[in-house]
Amino acid sequence: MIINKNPREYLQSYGIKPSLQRIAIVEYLMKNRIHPTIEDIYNALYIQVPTLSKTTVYNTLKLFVEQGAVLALVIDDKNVRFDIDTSCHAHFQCCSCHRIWDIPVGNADLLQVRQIDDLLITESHLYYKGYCKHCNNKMVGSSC
Amino acid sequence: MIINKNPREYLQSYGIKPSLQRIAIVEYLMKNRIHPTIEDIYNALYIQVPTLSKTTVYNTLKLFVEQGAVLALVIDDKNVRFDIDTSCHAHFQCCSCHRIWDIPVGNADLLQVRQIDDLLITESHLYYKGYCKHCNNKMVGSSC
DNA sequence: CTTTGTGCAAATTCTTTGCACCAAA
DNA sequence: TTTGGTGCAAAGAATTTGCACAAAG
Repeated sequence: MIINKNPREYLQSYGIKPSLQRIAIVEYLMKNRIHPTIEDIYNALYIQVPTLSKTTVYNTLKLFVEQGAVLALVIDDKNVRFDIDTSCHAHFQCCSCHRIWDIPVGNADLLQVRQIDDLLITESHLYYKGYCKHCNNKMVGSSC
Repeated sequence: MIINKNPREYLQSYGIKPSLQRIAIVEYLMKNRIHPTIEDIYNALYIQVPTLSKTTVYNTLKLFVEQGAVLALVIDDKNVRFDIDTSCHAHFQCCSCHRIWDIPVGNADLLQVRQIDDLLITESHLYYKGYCKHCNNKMVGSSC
């Protein structure tokens, strides 16, 4: 389970040198499975790593995504979200509170990496939008 | 077939008043099935509608999406794309040239609007990333 | 008239870039 | 030393906002 892995080892298994900042970011992603934005990560960490800069958070997440250690979720048009769980699953985003949940995928036919016509597929993404229980009850109107 | 519909009637069927600008934009979306960005639409139309402003293109697309006349595709982190075909289908984006294709969806189980646990789903999106034939041959390196 | 739509300019937000400094091999 | 990592400030790009004017009923 990713959650139990050692941040340093996790980085090294993806060929990423474990600096202080990188370890802090991976650790944060492992412990906070909320699909955070760059902003979320920065805000959470600059207290314990006071010199941390947003540029470093950007650089680091870009590196992680390139190396396959983290998944970039492009779901809403405001912010990219990040997920350290790279296994096959879908996502749900609430249009009202904008939180994202993991959704297990039973029949994963549609998500297989494969060839369609002339297209070489390297990534598949399935996501849902709607209203979570909390927001659906209060029904704060908001278009997706 | 959407493509053959009259732009004015199409707008009215979604309760949208057909101004000159709105008609021009719908017409463009019907005739150019390339999943254009705001920029694409603006660049294509300001020649024939010289007073057109980008703000109007933003306003108009926002209205269309709210009224369900157009689909907003959030696939890459750079630009939102728009699709006048709101029927059930998936999308493929080439990581190199960034063009988007429609992909027919056979088994659409995963895309049904339904209830998962406490979540009320109102939209489903399935998209693939990879390389199109043209870019795969030239293999211009580029991470998604 | 009154309401709705349009468009300019400015502001805001998110992300990237250039460059200097720091740290590890 | 040399290379790679970090962080500040500035730049860039996409989108939104405020407000005045125009158009339609």
